[in-house]
Amino acid sequence: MTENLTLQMDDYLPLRDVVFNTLREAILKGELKPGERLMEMHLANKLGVSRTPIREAIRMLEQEGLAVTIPRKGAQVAKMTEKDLQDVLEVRDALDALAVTCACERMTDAQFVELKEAMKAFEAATRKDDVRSIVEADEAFHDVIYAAAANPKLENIINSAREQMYRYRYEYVKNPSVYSQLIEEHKTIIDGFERRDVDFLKNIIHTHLSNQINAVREVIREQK
Amino acid sequence: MTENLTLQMDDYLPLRDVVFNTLREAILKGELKPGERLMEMHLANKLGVSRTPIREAIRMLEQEGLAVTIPRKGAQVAKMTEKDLQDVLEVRDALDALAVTCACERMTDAQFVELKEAMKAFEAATRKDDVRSIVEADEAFHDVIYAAAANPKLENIINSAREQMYRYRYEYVKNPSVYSQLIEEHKTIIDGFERRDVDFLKNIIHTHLSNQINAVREVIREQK
DNA sequence: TTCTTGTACTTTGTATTCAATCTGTATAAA
DNA sequence: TTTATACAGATTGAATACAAAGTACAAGAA
Repeated sequence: MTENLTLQMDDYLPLRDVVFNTLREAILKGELKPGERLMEMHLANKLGVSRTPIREAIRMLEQEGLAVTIPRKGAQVAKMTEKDLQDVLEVRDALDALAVTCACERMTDAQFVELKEAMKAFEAATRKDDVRSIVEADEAFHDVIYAAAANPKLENIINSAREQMYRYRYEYVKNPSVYSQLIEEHKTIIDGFERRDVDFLKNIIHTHLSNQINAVREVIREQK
Repeated sequence: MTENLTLQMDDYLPLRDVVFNTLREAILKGELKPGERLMEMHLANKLGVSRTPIREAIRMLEQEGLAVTIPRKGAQVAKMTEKDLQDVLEVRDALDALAVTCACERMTDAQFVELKEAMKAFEAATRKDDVRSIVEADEAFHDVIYAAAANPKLENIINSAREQMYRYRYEYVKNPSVYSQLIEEHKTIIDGFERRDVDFLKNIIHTHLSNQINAVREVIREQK
């Protein structure tokens, strides 16, 4: 064979995917606010592409629950009511319970090490006091658990569920007073996996989620 | 106000949605088989539209998990491995457990009546021995439960999970020997709601799902 | 004033066009 | 025979063009 010149493979994504990722990020970070219109021409100009990939990206966002489109009127960033939030959390609670159950059975030693490292990384991130990296470190921590559950379908579904609330969560994490609580919870979770105590873990995860709901609820109230 | 003349509202859907529904149905009914290529031009000609709405519909199918596309190679109907099926069922088990829990708390009397009627309709459908209407009646029965859970987000997620396996389920339901068992299970479910016995219900639902897994597994094995 | 109606403008829906990539086959070289 | 190369046709990716609604605002009627 000729030697391989390990190419880009990155700029090689179809534009629709690039656009999709860009918009998704923007929505989750709050740069595109709930209710904001997604006008095709506008976005196309801004991103320097034609309307075609924009439209395809919007169809994808729609299916992910991040955008809503009304035929012949256009798309907008999805809004969430308090009820929606409540509903999503109810679902996440059930799915996370499943995830820890599976993970408890299936987590490898290597993954357990990874989990401990993810916790350390999270602590480090809170010290840097940069919201973006804190959120990412928190996601990474939970990603390890989801991966350990060894159920890609579950992972998918959980991801789409958490996406729906993550853009509200940014506000929550902005408040430094919750850092120590989060760190504590993460430690407790590691402890639970150490002992492979499923019921204990389900409980913590439940608290972990409940703690968020009130904070997020505040944010949603303001959005009106 | 002037009197309302409850209009069409049906032929008024954008083509992408018409195409999406058409393809979705075809995939679920098995007219488009797992692994089959979804060629844009071909579908466009067949449905008498241009490639644009076809492409958008494919993006939607993709996000629903019914199609998979490889950049620059095109889309195909998603295949499922046995592992995938196992994974989806694991998730559905958890979600259905949540659904009956919520439904048990929240089901109105009217909905309970609806549920009993749905059961009768299912029995009637099995006597007609028409697979299509049996499957539909079964879905309708479970829809009543999901609606009673009063959590639209949950409903959404469950729907996408069951969609992924329904095309394999057709084969299962084709076998008349399972009719009586299904009828029996439905009766037991009604009984559970009558007594509002959550744990009992979770159990039946679990059996109800497990019964399907083996049959579906057969079908998937054949697909190779 | 308040409600229509008309019209220009914006935006979405769909088709068409052109470019890039992939696939398969046939031919040539080893 | 096997491997490489080249080329043609098929197919996807993206841009552009045109058609159909939808929106907003101004002028005129009630």
